[in-house]
This record gives sequence, structure tokens and C-alpha cells, in this order.
Amino acid sequence: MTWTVPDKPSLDGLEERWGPRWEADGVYRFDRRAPRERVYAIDTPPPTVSGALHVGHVFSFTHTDTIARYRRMCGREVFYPMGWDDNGLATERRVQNYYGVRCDPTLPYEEGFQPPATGGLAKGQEAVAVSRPNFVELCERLVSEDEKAFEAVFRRLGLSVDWRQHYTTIGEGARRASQRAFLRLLARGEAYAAEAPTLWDVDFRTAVAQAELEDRERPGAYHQIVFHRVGSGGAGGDVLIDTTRPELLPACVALVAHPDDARYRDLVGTTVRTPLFGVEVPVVAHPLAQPDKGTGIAMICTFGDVTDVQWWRELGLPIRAIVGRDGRLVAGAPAGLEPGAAALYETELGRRTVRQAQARILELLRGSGELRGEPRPVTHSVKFYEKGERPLEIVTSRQWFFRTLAHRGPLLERGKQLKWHPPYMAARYANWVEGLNSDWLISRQRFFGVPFPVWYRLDSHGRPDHEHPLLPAEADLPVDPTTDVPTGYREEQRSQPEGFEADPDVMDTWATSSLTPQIAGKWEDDPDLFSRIWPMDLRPQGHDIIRTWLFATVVRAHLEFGSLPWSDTAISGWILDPDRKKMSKSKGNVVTPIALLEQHGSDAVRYWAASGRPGTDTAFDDGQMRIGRKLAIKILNASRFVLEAAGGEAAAGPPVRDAVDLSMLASLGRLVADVTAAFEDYDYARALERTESFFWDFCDDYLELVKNRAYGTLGEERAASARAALLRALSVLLRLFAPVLPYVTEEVWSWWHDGGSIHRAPWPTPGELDAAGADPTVWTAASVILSAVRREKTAAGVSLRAPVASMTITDTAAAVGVLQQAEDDLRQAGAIEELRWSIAAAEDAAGIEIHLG
RNA sequence: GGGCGCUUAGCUCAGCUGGCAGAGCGCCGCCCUUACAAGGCGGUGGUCGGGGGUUCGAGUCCCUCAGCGCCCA
Repeated sequence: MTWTVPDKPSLDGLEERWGPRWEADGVYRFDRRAPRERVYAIDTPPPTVSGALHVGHVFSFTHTDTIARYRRMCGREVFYPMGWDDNGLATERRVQNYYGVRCDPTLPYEEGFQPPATGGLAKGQEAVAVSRPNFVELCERLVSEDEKAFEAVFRRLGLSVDWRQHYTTIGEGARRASQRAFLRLLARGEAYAAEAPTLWDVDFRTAVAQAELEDRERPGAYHQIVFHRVGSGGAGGDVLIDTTRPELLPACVALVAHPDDARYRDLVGTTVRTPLFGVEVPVVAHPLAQPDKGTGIAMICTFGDVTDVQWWRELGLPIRAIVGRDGRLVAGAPAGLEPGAAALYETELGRRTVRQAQARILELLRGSGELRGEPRPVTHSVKFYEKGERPLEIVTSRQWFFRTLAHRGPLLERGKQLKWHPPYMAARYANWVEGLNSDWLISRQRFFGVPFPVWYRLDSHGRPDHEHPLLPAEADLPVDPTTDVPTGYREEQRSQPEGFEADPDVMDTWATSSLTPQIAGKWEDDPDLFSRIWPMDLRPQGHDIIRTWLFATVVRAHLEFGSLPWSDTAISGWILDPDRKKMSKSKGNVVTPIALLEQHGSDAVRYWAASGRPGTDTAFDDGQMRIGRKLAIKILNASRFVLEAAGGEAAAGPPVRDAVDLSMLASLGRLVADVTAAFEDYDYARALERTESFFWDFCDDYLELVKNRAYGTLGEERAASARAALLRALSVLLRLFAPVLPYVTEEVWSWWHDGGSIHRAPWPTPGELDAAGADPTVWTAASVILSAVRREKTAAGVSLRAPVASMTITDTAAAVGVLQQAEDDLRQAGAIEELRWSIAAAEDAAGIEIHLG
């Protein structure tokens, strides 16, 4: 072929040139004919489409892409799909606002529904209620618009995704997989519904799973209130307890002290009477009671916190629930109150918010003299929904669970089988699994999400039979029980006595996204594809969602397939702003990805991203992007020099004979081994750093050293050796850079290769350099001399082309022997007119003497 | 309270299995050099967080303390 090397190579326009070309040529297309052992499957994290992509996405997706590109060049067929996460609260809100609708699952599906708005309601316009299937349709419509913007960013970034492989987490495939997996777990008893005390967000009106909790320090106060002993002989006496939640007094079912606490040993086993309400409750002992907290004896209420739940369960206490799902105390008095006490509750406390109830009950206690002293402020940690603003309450409700506690041991074992990059991230997983305290709560009392494929028979009084749910056949999935009808029933029987009703809940978003490998791989829908990608090779993700996404995915694979979902996981850090704070929109410090890519160029942005070591939080640094850009330009220019010097020489080329050339190639061979090992270890940052460092030495020292010879100043045969070495080195270096800098390497590759992308070129091997036995020190030793000459000239303030009148190199015989192999190159590169050698007796007598002209 | 990570030049960070402290940026200076002036070359700059230990030798391994960050309770 004819080489076409531009006179003024430039980075401008590379994205526009190569992006469409890669797409047209199908460079990143997954060949589904490849057998499993040749496939490399990646479980790409689906970005939330209801937000915007941010710099963090650019960062972590670049990491994954470097791995994907490396594996592809190693000959693997890379299954690299893209998913969009449109399932969950964020989308629910966005679709509501954009189309002016709200989801009402009790409504029937409306064919050909047109939303009242696109882009938000006008002032005064009312939101329209729509069925869940209509809502899902609108969601998919909006997603497809968002997708285009996201795809444009990811394409420009140069992700080597196969865009034909894509999915959404609310799409039909995702719903079918979620429901199928649920039905199978239900059949095996791994999924179950239970009426149980559950952490509840009163604003979102939904149950919340352990994984979505966070503890927050909140100010509160201890209130000391008086309980009364019920003496056998009428001998009373007071028992003082400290509580931060006096409003739960009507829900008190017992007092509890530590079994070793001598102060209360006599009290345990007796009963006391609650203040105000006069309910007789037992005094019990339990090791979780904290003697050093308050008076050391506490009231157990159903339910104030998770410890109450544990006490209630382990001690077999009754339920006296008072907090409702709306965060107000229920209207009717709890069981066990005498009529007078019940009336007091209903008039003074019922229907009040928790906060109002607290104020009122303190007034009542003060009035009855059963509140001692003043409240003592404390700071204590309170459980919140991670997206919530008010402390969680605990309410009893019917919820769906997947069993996790029963599998704790095997799940820990899975964590050990998984290869973590970096390895220390495994501790986060183990930590979490060891701390599990409840099964995985998967139902949410929301409208938008994958519905549970379950109906219930109604008896003659219209009461549901939860014990014998009606289930669809797998072949009918996905179903929406609020619009679909169970086999053997007609729509008219919905919610009628002797008819049926739908399970009202939807699955939590993690219950669906924990199936991303199954969804992307079309589990059961395309068994041939699935068999080629399962289990996958890599899960890349952030460290913040190890307890949620990673854990949940491991659970699902373990329960359904008895295996890990992937062999390896690569954990990315976060992007911090330059002040080391986590970047966030509220702080106004988020830079939009597309602006970055346009300003610095994709390769430069990728260079910055790939400099962030695996798992390490990294500061946003556009200085690093400028360095990346400089590197890319240097690659263009150095390549131009090499190709022009070689002048269209055939790639196979003449043999490399010169010691300097062989020496450089031997060093390069070591680099190839090093970089390959780094990529095998998922350490793209190390791979880049090594390659970059070598490349600069290559430019500064090797190119300068052999430049003249390559032009023919020492004869054709020695020029040919240099040119062949230059070409060989360039080919290898471009391929080492290709995973990180796909655009510039492809551009240069195209100058001297007919068709065929560098991104499908074979990953280099030390063997192809054919310099295994060579001495790498000839080049490095010559570099030291060349550097000394440059230093001398710079110090003298003269041009680097200025001649050296004479120079004497003194060193051991062995060192001189090595250096003399580079003598001709040294003379020319340094413009040295007279070069003398002197043998030193010992190493410390070595030195260089330079006389400029 | 338990766990994990980090602490190296003014800044951002490399330094893998112990062997003469590194890179880039910044700063200072030199050079239009036929690959590169929106560049190149060179210089400046560090008690490797503190203390103790192992070792011929410790930024690196062990113990301990401190600060920062994150995860879990």
C-alpha cells in the first residue's frame, strides 16, 4: 500500500472521523458465534437515564473500556452491552413531570393514550392519571429520547460498546426476567411474603430494605419517666426509665434490663404499670439492654427501633402498634388499654404526628407528675432511608422477601471466590454479608416498577387468600396483575367477592437490576446467547454500591444458578472535585462530560480517567487532560517521523542488526510483558504509566540517537536496521496505547495499514520484537551519555546542534565495551567531533569530560 | 465501637516481590533542532505523617500513635 502521512497531523476531528467508521465497519460488534471460552462478557452498569451523565461516568466507563479493548486485542469476542436504568423512583418523578401524568395502578390500560404534555405541564393544567402499562410505555418513550443524548456522549468518549446489545431495566425483557426469577424462587421457597415489622419511610410511603438505610446523627433528648411497681402486697414504688421517644409510651409492652445488672435483678420477672395509661407490662432481661445508657432499664415499644423488633421477636411479646403508615399515630387505641386509658389515647394522641404526639404526651406526663426533671439533650444515631428526610418508623405490613440470612455462609464463600480488583474491596462485601440482620425486602409500595406476578382469590367477604396465590405461567410473562387477569377468571371479577385481586406492590429496583447479566444475556429468551456469556467475566462498578448492586447480583446468581454471576469485579473510585469533596450537583461543581470531551478531546479525557488507579477516588484535574492531549500530539508527530524516515518500507522489513536497535527492542519487549501483566491484573493505570514513560524515553533518547543513521548517514545497511527497529517499535507502542487512546492510535495506524482497525489488531508480544537475547543496557547507557551532552550544552546556553569539540568518556572496561557499540550514533546525535575512551580501574573513577567548541 | 484505605517535592500522584528517593504540573533558565514552538531541552525542589522494631540495608516488612477519607454497627 501507499503510506499517507499528513504534513501537519492533528487531533482535530478524529472523533467525527473514526466514530462513524467503527460503527460502519462493526469493529466492536459481538460475534455471537464465538464459543464461550473465546467470549469476554462485561456486565456494564446501566446509568440512570432520568438524570444526566456526569464526569464520574466518563471516569469509570473509561476504565471498563480499556479492559474491553485489551481483551478484544487479545482475541476475545467482547460482549459489551449497554443498559439504561429507567426503573425506580427517579424515573417515576421525571415521567410524571415531563408528560403531566401520574401512575394509578387501579386504572385499566388505555390503547393509544396521548399524554397531556411533553416537556412539562402548563400552569393550571392538571396531571392525568394513567394505568401502569401506559406509564411504562411513556417511560420507554422518554428513555429512548434520553438514550440518544447518553449514547452520543459515550460514543464520543469512544466506548467500544456493541450498541446493538442494549436493554432497559423496565423493558419487556427485564420484566420477564424479574418475574420469571421471582416465580422460580417462590416455587423453591426462597421468596416468601410475610406480615412483619418493617422499616418504613412515611414520606415515600414505602418499606425500605436494610441496604438502603443510613445512620445519621440527630439531636434528641432523654426524658425520664416514671413506671410504677405492682407490688404483691400493694407495696408500690417507682421505676425510672430514660427514653428519647416518650410518645411511644402507649405502645410499651415491657421494660428490659441487662441480665447481669444487679440494680434490676429483683425487678426482672415482676410487672410494672405504665404511667398515664396504667397498662401492666412485664420486666424482662435481655443482653442487648445497655446498663450504661440512661437509667439502664428501657421500655420496649412496638416498635421504636430495630432492637425493639428483636426483643419483641425473641421474648415473645405482644404487639401494641401505634404509628401508622402516614407517620401519624393511629386513631384507635392499641389493644390492652382500659377504656379510660383508651379514651385518653384517642382524644389526646390519635391522628397526631409523631412530633405533635411527643409534645402532648410530655404535657400529660408533667401534669400527672410522672415526668422527672428536665429533658437532657443527647446526640444519637437514627436510621434514615438514604433518600429520605424524616427518621424511619417501623410498621407492620405484608412484604415480599428473598431469603439471604439462610445463605449467609455460602454467600460469604461466593465473595471469596470472586476476584476483586483491587483485592481489598472484598472486605466491604464480607463486612456487609456478616452484618445482615434481615432477609432481603424486595417489595415496595410504589406504582412504577416491575409488578409482582401474583393475584389472590377473594372469599365471599372479599378477603384475599394470601396463602394460595394465583400465579401466571412462565410463558405468559411479563404480566401486570392490575390489568391482566389470572387463568380461569374474567376482568369483571376483579376486586369482587369470590373474584380475585392483584398484589399491589412492585419490586424494588435492585430486585431487577440484580439480574443485569440475565437481562443483557437474554436468559431463557435466547438460550444460545446466554450459554455463551454466562457466567460473565467482569462486573465493573463503584465501591458505593457493593452492598446493593454487587451483593444483590451475587445473591440472584447463587440462588438461581448456584454460581457467581461473573469471575471478576473491578471497582472504580469516585471523582472528587479539586477540594477533595465528592462532586455533586448541589455544589454546582459538576462539569458536563460533552463540554470536557469537546474542549480537551476524547483521548485526553480518557488519559485523565485511565490515570486514576483502580478503586481510588481521584480529583478532577484538567491539567491531567492537557498532559493527555500533549501525549496524543506527541504520538502523532513521532509516528510521522518514524514513517517518513522509513519511507514506505515493507512492514516485515530487513533484519535489525545494530546493537543500539536490538537493545531498544529488548527493552520494549520487557515493557510489553510488564504492560500485559498490568492489564491482566485489571490495572489500566499502571499499563498506561509504563507505556507512557517508555514512549517519552523512546522519543527523547532513541529517536534522537538514531535519527541521523536512519536518514542514511552511516550507509544503507545500517539505516535499514534503524528503520526496521523504528517501525517495529512504533507498531508495538501504538497497540499498547490503543486501549487508552483509541482515536489517535487508530489515526496513526490508518496511515500505514490497509483497512483493519488497530482495535482488532493482535495484542503485542515480546516475541514479535525478535530481540530476546539482546543487551538492553546499550541503549540506556548511551542515553545517559546523550543526556550529559544535552545538559552541558544547555548549561552553556548553546543550541543542541552546537558541536562538541572533544569528549572523553572514562569508565570500566566492561562499561566502555557496552558504550562503544553505540559510538557512531552517539557521535552523530551529540555532534561530537572527537570522542576519546579511557579505561578506569574502578567504577567510582568513571566520568565524562566535555569540551564545547 | 468494628473494618478498609490513604499520609512521599509547592500541587496531583507513581514507587510491584526490601538495594543510590521518581514523574507530570508549577517555578527558574536555555534552545526556532529538517517529527513536534499551542514545542523541545535542562535545572530547582523531599527528615517518604510521628515513634519503635526486624535487617548488612526499610518509602517498601512488623508493632504502635496521630491525622484524613470511606464502609459497617
